[in-house]
Amino acid sequence: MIVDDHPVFREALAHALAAEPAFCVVAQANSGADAVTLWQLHAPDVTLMDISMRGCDGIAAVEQILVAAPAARILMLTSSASQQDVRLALKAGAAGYVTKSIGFMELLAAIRDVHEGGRPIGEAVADRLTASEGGNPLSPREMEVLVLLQNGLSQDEIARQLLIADRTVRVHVAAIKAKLAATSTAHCVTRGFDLGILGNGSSMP
Amino acid sequence: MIVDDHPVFREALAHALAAEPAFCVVAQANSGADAVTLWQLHAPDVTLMDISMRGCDGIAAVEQILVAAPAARILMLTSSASQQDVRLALKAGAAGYVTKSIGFMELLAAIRDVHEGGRPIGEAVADRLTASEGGNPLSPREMEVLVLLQNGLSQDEIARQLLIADRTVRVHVAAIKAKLAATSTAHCVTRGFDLGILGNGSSMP
DNA sequence: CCGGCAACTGCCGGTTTAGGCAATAGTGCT
DNA sequence: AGCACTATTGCCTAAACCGGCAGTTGCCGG
Repeated sequence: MIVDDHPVFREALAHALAAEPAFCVVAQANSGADAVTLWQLHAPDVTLMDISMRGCDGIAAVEQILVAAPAARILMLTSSASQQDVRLALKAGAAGYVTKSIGFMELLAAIRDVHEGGRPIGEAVADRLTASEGGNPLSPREMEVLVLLQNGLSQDEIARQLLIADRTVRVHVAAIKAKLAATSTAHCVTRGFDLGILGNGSSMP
Repeated sequence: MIVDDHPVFREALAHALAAEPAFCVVAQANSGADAVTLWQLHAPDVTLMDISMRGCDGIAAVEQILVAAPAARILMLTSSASQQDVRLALKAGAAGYVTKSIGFMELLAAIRDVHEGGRPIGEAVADRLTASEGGNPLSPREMEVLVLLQNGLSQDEIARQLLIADRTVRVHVAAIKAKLAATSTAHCVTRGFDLGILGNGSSMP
């Protein structure tokens, strides 16, 4: 089963997979919610799951599927290799994680691997995880602050929201700016998007 | 020719296109730079071009290809439908613009359209563009300021960049905040993303 | 020609953000 | 126990930001 919110990608991939012997696409889902439903119906051997979809619920979908079927084998196939995503996905129970920067043949190998009980981690992903040395996974608290910042709260409001002193917020903001190599709070949001650690805020038009 | 920095997508799409009669993929490029070179070699009838690639040079590639071959027909095929991207792409001379949220058959239709001299604009894209009439209240100058804000410049730096007084920048920022219903500069960036009037900044990780 | 609008600028004062220095406390690993 | 890291807070100063009032262009449509 293929889960991705880009029909062209999904259909093209289904087409290419169908042409491979021993591969068969039994279902396609356009969102995490659909994925959960369709999984129940088809119980595919392996599920290819994107993360950044409407509502960013790829990871939630993994959790929900695994609640109903702990033996389900899910291979994350996404464009982002942000540590946040990788950690969350693997924690949610995904069997493997590869990015779209791999080739088609490598994808076939990864799918076979997952099917046989392996836990393939793409090269780019592994690099990110290990070389996360110079990278910048914000601490949980810093992430909270960043999200509130993203939603337009002032430092005072953030302080009240988190029940901490405004001075503490300043320290977090400074840490965020340093870790994201940003030069202003607005830039923090931009960098957050760039690095894939920020998804859509709460407010949509 | 297909230009995209995701090999899986490229190869799967090439596979699916090759299966269609009357379609033939003569080349694939992994970046805008490669695209320019490969175009000279193969002179494809139609080029499918992504935007957000390493260095975000999809639009630059369009420009460069069209300098050498003004008759080249290029169809943007990307995930983002932000007005920024669409405007820049069409201004650079792209023949059409569709997002990856279209289906495979629609893509085939768009490619045929481009080949026959049409200028297909995806539904989602058109929506964004028309909705921009009443949806993007920002004046050109305000857009400039917003983009610089997004890139982390301080108001003083923006003033120097645009050769205007810092006081003027403040007026623009105030107007942006009012028009986007944002409560801080950071929120302006968030809202800009939400409303689709902001695309990726210049800095990619 | 005039009113409306975008862009531009100065003055003035108040609010917010920023950051160096210093210190306390809890967690987890060695 | 000792070290590293995160989170927390205070004090104090400097820099940046904010917004109301006031005024000048320049362009466009009525």
